[in-house]
Amino acid sequence: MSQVVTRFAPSPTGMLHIGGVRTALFCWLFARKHGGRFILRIEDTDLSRSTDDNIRIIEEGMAWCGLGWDEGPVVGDPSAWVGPHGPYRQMQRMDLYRAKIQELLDKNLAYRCRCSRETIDARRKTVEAAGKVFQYNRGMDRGKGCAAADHDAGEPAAIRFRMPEEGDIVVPDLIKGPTHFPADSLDDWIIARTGDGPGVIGVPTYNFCVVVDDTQMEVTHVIRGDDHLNNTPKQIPLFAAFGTELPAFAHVPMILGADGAKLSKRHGATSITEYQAMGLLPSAVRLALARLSWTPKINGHAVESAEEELLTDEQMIQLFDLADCQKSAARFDMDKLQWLNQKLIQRASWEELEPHLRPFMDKLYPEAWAAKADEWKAQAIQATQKGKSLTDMAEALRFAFERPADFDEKAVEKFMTPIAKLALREVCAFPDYSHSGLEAGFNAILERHGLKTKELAQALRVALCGRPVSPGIFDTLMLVGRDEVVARLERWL
RNA sequence: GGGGCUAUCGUCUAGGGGUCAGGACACCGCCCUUUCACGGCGGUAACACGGGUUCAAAUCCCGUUAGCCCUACCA
Repeated sequence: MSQVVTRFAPSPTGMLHIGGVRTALFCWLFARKHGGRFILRIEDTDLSRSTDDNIRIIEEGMAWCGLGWDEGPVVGDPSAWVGPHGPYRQMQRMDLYRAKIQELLDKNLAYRCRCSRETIDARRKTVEAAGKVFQYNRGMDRGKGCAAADHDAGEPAAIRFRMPEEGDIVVPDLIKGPTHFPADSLDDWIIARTGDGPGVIGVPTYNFCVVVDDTQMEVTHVIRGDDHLNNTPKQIPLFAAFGTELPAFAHVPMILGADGAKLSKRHGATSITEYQAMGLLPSAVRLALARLSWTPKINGHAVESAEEELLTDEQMIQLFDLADCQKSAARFDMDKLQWLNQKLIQRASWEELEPHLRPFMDKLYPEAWAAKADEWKAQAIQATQKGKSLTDMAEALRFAFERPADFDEKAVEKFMTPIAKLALREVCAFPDYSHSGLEAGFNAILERHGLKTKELAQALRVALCGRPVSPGIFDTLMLVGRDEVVARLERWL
């Protein structure tokens, strides 16, 4: 086979949906695995809902997820693209579509249809009254429409494609297996809407554009949501009409909400932007999404430990196989995503984490984070790397940037004992703020006063942070810094 | 209504004739511990239903039920 080519073809009619990202991820993994190309194509033929803003949201969402495309639009420039098959926005490809439609018309593989909405509705009523299913130019409706009319181009008309009437259309799906559709369950469908005037070919429809694009872009593997499985038998005869080889198809299962219904707003976050804002690592989102409906086989066995769950991108690419994909829909599990996120945060180096954490720090403590030295940042990150999310980490570092606004009353009562305050006074005198220096001084105080570690540590936390929760006590002291520690302790002495 | 897809712990799944039906997340318990966490150990928990085929069915076949998708001059 020639080089593998996959594509992700979203409609810019809203946010970038998490289900779309998963489909894109599968396309991306498959292309990467086989050393192929991954195309981003914008399906914007729905003029009323498509916007440039939505296109930018898609591009930025893809980029954040680390799903780079080899061919497709250039971010922020509607008229530019990269790749030999452009443009990659369908509305910029009208000339191609019209030429292809004319080709079909010339070969009598398609025909002009002047049936109005009203006449079709009337015919539909007749058929349904007889207890049958209405299909254009099929069954009782055969010969009632324009299939044999041979309309010239003199009046505005839609264009219908002549579909086979007998036998089965078989979709050779890589995930679902061969799927048979009786030809008589399909009818002559519209490939181009009614044009603006006589002889004008209107805006072509989705199922038509997809075939033209996938052919022209030399797509070898059509990997898409399984809501498109039923569209495929419409498209297959079109490939035949163009005399082009059929690509391979793989219809991946949908992602459902926790209640098993189609994932929608009421389940919480559905757009990739929201996941970004939650403080998730893109690598965690990739892994969580990939593992929905895909179980990698490592040396022939499925993932069988927590350790093996934590796949790197390289491992995912190497292991990815459509044969290991589930046929059924999967429910989205936020708990699992968060666990993955936590694990990935834990094992990342502070340098890897810093660029992802930075936006959250900048938002919470404007200017302050950037002003810190690398050494300080490293310690801050390492001290909070147990968090479930970047937002947790940012929040856990509040004590390092702000004096406590108030104090946890119960904690004050419990830990701010007279003897603890005596010990705090001595903490003020610590000269050495290295880890070992702090430890030595700390232990000396404990010994002198007969205090337990907990008693001093908690008293310090309350004094420094306002609450009995913070990173390790030496980290806490070091991050606050000597002068500020002394200042915050002052009011308790 | 017609056509299509799907069905194993709460969730993601392994297992494709003989398994104590395995793992991960979540949950519960214990341990560790300077707080919160992390970590370690252990536990609860599933083959949708009904018929076949077979010595033997979660596994193969047929139904049923349920969910989802398509059935637009939306994508």
